[in-house]
Amino acid sequence: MNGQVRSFGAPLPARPTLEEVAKVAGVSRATVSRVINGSPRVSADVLEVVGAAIAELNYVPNRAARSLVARATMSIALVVPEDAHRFFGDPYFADVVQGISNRLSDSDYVLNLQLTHPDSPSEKTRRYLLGGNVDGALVVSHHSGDHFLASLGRSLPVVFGGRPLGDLAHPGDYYIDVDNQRGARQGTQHLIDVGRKAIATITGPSDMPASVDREAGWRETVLAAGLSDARLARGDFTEAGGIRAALRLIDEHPDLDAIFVASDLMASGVMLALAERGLRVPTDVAIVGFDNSRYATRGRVGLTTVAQPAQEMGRVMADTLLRLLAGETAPRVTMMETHLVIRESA
Amino acid sequence: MNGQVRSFGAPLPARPTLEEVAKVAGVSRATVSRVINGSPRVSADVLEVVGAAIAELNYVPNRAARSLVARATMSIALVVPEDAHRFFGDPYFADVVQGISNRLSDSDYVLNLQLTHPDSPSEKTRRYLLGGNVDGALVVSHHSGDHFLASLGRSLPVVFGGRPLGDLAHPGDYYIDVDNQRGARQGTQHLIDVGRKAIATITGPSDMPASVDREAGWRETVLAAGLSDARLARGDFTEAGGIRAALRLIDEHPDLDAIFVASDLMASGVMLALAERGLRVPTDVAIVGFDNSRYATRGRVGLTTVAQPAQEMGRVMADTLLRLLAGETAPRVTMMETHLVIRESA
DNA sequence: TTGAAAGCGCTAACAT
DNA sequence: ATGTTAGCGCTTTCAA
Repeated sequence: MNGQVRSFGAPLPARPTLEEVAKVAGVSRATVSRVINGSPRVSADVLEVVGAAIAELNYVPNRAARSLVARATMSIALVVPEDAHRFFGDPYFADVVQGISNRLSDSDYVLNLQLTHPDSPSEKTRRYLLGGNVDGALVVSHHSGDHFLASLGRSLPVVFGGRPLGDLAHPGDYYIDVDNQRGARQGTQHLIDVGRKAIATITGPSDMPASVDREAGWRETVLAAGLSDARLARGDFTEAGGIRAALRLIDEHPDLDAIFVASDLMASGVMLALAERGLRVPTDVAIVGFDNSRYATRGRVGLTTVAQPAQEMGRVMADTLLRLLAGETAPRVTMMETHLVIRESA
Repeated sequence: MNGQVRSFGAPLPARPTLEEVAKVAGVSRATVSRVINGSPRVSADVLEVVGAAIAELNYVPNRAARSLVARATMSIALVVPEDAHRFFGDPYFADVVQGISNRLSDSDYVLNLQLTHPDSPSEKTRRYLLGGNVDGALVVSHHSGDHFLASLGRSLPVVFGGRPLGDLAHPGDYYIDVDNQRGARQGTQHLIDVGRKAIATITGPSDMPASVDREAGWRETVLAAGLSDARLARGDFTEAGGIRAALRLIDEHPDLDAIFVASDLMASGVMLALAERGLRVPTDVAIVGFDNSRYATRGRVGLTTVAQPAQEMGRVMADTLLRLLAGETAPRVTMMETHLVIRESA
């Protein structure tokens, strides 16, 4: 230790082993093991003595040794097949991850973060996931077009956040989702209810189920009301994409009086674009977003939006996987409720 | 497998062990181990035979067994003592984490995500970090006021993103940072150079070194130019906080003609607030931000900002920790360069 | 250059 | 209720 470097080669106090605890407590290793694992087959006094020894030595079981015999790693992969900015930039994911993390902190599992390329996870990630390094995986992304991930469920318990894309999905996939189509209907219907007639939509990429479903919900609703479904632009679930899509929409359909936008983040961009063109919200154009994220309350005018319980979805994802890992039953599909949150934009 | 649940109790093809590889290759386990670990003490033909066997069986070493004997977990904690929204909402962190992840994907280490409460990590996190479950830790946060984390470096190799707060810091801490004070001088000086006289600042919480240093850099520069350092408001590194601080500033100092804002995210809020009050950027008020994140190019007018190499900082954090874990020397402090990126706002 | 054997720290039969 | 024993899959002396 010379002021410039510090050696960790020989960690200060070597961690005590179960054997040492046994010695101090004057019992066998098996007994200590039983105490640690909460076996009912231990007498009260032994439990006390062992407990004292554990506390005294500050004993913590060795995960590796435990994993080796238990044939379980006690860790779960959080797979993020998404560009880091896209992922971090969307509050929806923040909530999902928070929910996952919360649920997991009550368990013995830890979360391994695997940031991967959207279209093809690295060789290292594949080997990692398939090499028995995790007991299960959680896949969070809007984007589920990858074959590897789609088939991952065949080798490992996997729970997806959002329905995996149809034709790639393994029929046995577990996923948590909201009824995006129904949510879109709620949002679009509200625009109709407040008297709008020329209702456009800005949707997401066509390879994402959430996009497709929200678009379908919008279309269904406008058509059912005898309105046109011609006013559509495709965004990419980013704010900048929302701006571009809105500008395109305004240019092509100057008559529009409302836009149902497939995410709050994009809606935030739409607001910017409308301001740019001197259009007022909601007077000239009414807006409904999707997510009820912090972007909904960011701007001057609050965003009316279709709320989805993102954090709860994360919690349920983790919970579902934990059930599976415990050998319990879990529903393949868990649909959560959306509801409309009305603010000033529509 | 009844359509509703699926059993993973008995994973399909049991993973091959080193022993089986040895059998197939007709050598001893020790030899296979040598091949796997790239020992030079293996003949060319044995190497080939073993390689073939490994490929044939699709063998992947068992991490737990390896960890057990190597007394290393081969995993690193990514500790995030920050509210999830704060963390995910700031592109700075996205870059840092991306950099960390990139560096780690070239290594054998995996990243364990530990989302913890800003002021006091949970008991579980503490036990986890101190219980020998990771070989080292990376702490990313603007906020380093916690004693536990500050002292973590005593028990474990730890690398901080950003200088830990002075009085709490262990003198042996490793950290990666930029010279925030110098960056703030660059930004503020630019405002002076373009002719501004009434230069305000919006800084961050006073318990964050980055805030304190950026504020000091601003003050130093305005005072050196014979200008006033009276125009100051404190934000919280969020966009909403930027809005509030800007409104306060405008009300108290209606004469201001420039603001140096301690982060792009807050600067984005400032832009919103100025628009609200009908003030034009840069005509009425010039703005300089800090980070050069995507928020700098989000609005109508591009933000002039002090760039810091966030992704590179993450990469270096990981690299430093990896060095330490390899028993190599690493600099305790790595300072990276900031530079001014001039756009339209100033 | 290769193999035999010991053991990392823990759990799980099997005895008692 | 508790102890004894046998490994989990790997690396690593030590011999050959």
